[in-house]
Amino acid sequence: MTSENDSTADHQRARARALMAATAPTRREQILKQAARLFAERGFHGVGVDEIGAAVGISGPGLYRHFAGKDAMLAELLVGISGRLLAGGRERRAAAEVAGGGPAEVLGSLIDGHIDFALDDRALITLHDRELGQLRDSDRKLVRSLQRQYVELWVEVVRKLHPGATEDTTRAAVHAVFGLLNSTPHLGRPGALPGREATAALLRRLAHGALGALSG
Amino acid sequence: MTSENDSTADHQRARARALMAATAPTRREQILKQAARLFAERGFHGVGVDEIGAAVGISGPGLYRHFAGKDAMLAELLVGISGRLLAGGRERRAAAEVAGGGPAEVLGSLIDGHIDFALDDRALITLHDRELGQLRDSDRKLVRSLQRQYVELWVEVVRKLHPGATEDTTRAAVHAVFGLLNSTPHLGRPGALPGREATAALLRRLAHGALGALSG
DNA sequence: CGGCGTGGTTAATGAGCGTTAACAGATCCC
DNA sequence: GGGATCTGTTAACGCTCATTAACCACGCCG
Repeated sequence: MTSENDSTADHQRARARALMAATAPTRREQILKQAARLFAERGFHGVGVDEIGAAVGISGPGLYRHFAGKDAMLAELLVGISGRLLAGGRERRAAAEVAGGGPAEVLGSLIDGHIDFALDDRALITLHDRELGQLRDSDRKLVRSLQRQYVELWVEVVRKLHPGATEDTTRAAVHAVFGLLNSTPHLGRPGALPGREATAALLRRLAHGALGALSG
Repeated sequence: MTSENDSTADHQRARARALMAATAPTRREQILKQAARLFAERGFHGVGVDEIGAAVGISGPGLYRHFAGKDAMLAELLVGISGRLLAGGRERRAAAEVAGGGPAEVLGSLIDGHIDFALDDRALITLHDRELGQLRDSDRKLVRSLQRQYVELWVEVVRKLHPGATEDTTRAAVHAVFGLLNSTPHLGRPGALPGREATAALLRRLAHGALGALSG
């Protein structure tokens, strides 16, 4: 709660390791992963620190050697998601543009990227807008800012394709499409779905269909 | 937690009053309304009973004259939403059918009904899939059952319109459209939106566009 | 060898909070 | 008038749970 974060050392180590061949994950990474899963399953307040500890084989207060507190774990998770979403979106836009793509291609790439994220990180998607309120003011502001930039990235692209729609209307439509794409956590646990690729294809079509109706 | 519910008497009274001209709301209704708002704002665990009491002008434990406990309030809210959604959906299907409408008309009416609900009861929409996990097993099962029936209602109709799609695919698409329609809580508080009717029209078009892409 | 940073442990602390107890003012009705 | 019923109140209880204290083992490095 008080100090900045005791995470810097571990961060550097983890980053260094990421450059080499795949290694066993850091304690810190294990904790974050398990915390994300548990928070998504039963809510931030619904899971105790002892449980998180048990999930990684240490018990209770041992977590405080890695995080300043329970809040810090949630904060790092949410900031991480929002940041990766935004960074991924920017990369995809840039890549599509240097490849000579127009707004349609950029939008297609944004949709694909968001779908990948939604399918690979269901737990984080769930947390994303479920537990935002539990963050400290400063963290919440940061996350909100990252989210807003991500939304605006989409809005800019969609507006080029549908200049007829108001900016507010476009923004509402983008939010609605996020809601559509983020619906994956509501689909029965393992796979009432045909398979990952089929689900991705379905979501892709639905999203394009929805946005296509903007100026229809 | 122990007794069935001390709600029956109040329920009957409230139902009787509902048949007359509009009267001031029951204490019970006031409490439910405020609890819904607070739970949606800060989460079930994030709000204390004293707060709920204060929101209706009584303080803390006074609530226990109207509800068996905090859990009971949430349970009644969630069961109520799911039930009203399902009942509304069935009514609309029946009405559209007796009016001679085909699947397209029924679906249109289902969409309109869901949009009304999403715009009128944002708080309940939020609670709907945020706090399901906090319910007692029996209540959770009941809510899940009502939700499932509502989903199946949609699935049946959509399948008639798009017989080419798998049942699982259709179900996933329906969930996705719910995600789209339920996105209203994410749109800035008062009205970054043009207005209620414009928002409804937008959501209607997006939903039809998404589902239209199912067999496109 | 010897100290020190790292990553654990268990026990204690302390706050928050749902719930219950005990009590009291209306209102209604016989 | 006087119990019964409703609807409140404040005070106390008890439990959960995040956090901190105090202590310890190991690995590294000079």
